[in-house]
Amino acid sequence: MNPELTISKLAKRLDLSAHTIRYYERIGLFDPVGRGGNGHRVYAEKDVLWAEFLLRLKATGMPIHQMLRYAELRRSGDSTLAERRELLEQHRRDVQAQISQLSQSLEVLDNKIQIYHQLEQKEHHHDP
Amino acid sequence: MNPELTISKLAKRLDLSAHTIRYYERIGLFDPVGRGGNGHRVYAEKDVLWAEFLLRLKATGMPIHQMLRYAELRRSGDSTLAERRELLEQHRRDVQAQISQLSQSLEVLDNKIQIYHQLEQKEHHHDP
DNA sequence: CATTGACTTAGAGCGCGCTCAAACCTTTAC
DNA sequence: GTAAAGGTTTGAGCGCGCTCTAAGTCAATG
Repeated sequence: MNPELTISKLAKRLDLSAHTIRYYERIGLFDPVGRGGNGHRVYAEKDVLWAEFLLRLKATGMPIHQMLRYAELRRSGDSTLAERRELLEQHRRDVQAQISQLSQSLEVLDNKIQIYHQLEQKEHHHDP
Repeated sequence: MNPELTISKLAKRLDLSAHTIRYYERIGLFDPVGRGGNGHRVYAEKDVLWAEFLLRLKATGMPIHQMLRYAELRRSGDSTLAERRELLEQHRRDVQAQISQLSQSLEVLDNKIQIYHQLEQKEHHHDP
């Protein structure tokens, strides 16, 4: 019923290793998390949501030092709302640019692949 | 009139350092290139085109070992046409997947940014 | 004829983002 | 009571993709 997770459960859910989760906590990306009586980390749903958002940033190419900046602003409370928004807006522009660039490259790839198809046709006619 | 380039001209044109160009040649990505009487590298237009295509692959996230595989296939001649095409087709699918993933993330970012705008509105009403 | 500047090589060093090793502690199962 | 399964810490190591250093060659310039 309660949604608390061990580190290995979280690892499975986020699809990364427990090592990496501890590493992210060490460098200040994930907040220090609750501990059970045995000293083991206990993750609540809010931790999962925060982690998932960070991983979304990572997946879109944000470098760790910038995620770290965002995490620090968040820890500083509501006075940093505008700054956090601006950071995300800048990142939004970066992601847009990535998409444009990839779309262009997709066209280049398609052209190249077409050329290969043509070359392969010619190859097949070599010996009469 | 003739379009031959020194390494520093090529570096400017490709927007990378001469160091990096030599590095790419060393690891087998760029073909060993012509040399002037003084032993300096001399780049012809075909070298530029090949480099630009490789950089396109790099820009779309292809790791160096795979670019290297492609480069080796190319050096092996026409018998590798199909294999090269398949490599590019696989990469095309990867790029498509990247675009989809980024587009999704863009929506998530937009939601988050909207939420920040709302929170900032509320913040501004705090003191009456 | 010495200096400047652009090139050459081999190889060392570096920043990023993990990834793993070692030593140790708990809880559960037999 | 002991072994296995899972967690803890600190700190070292690693793969990638460059990036830079050192020492040297060569060509043109003052």
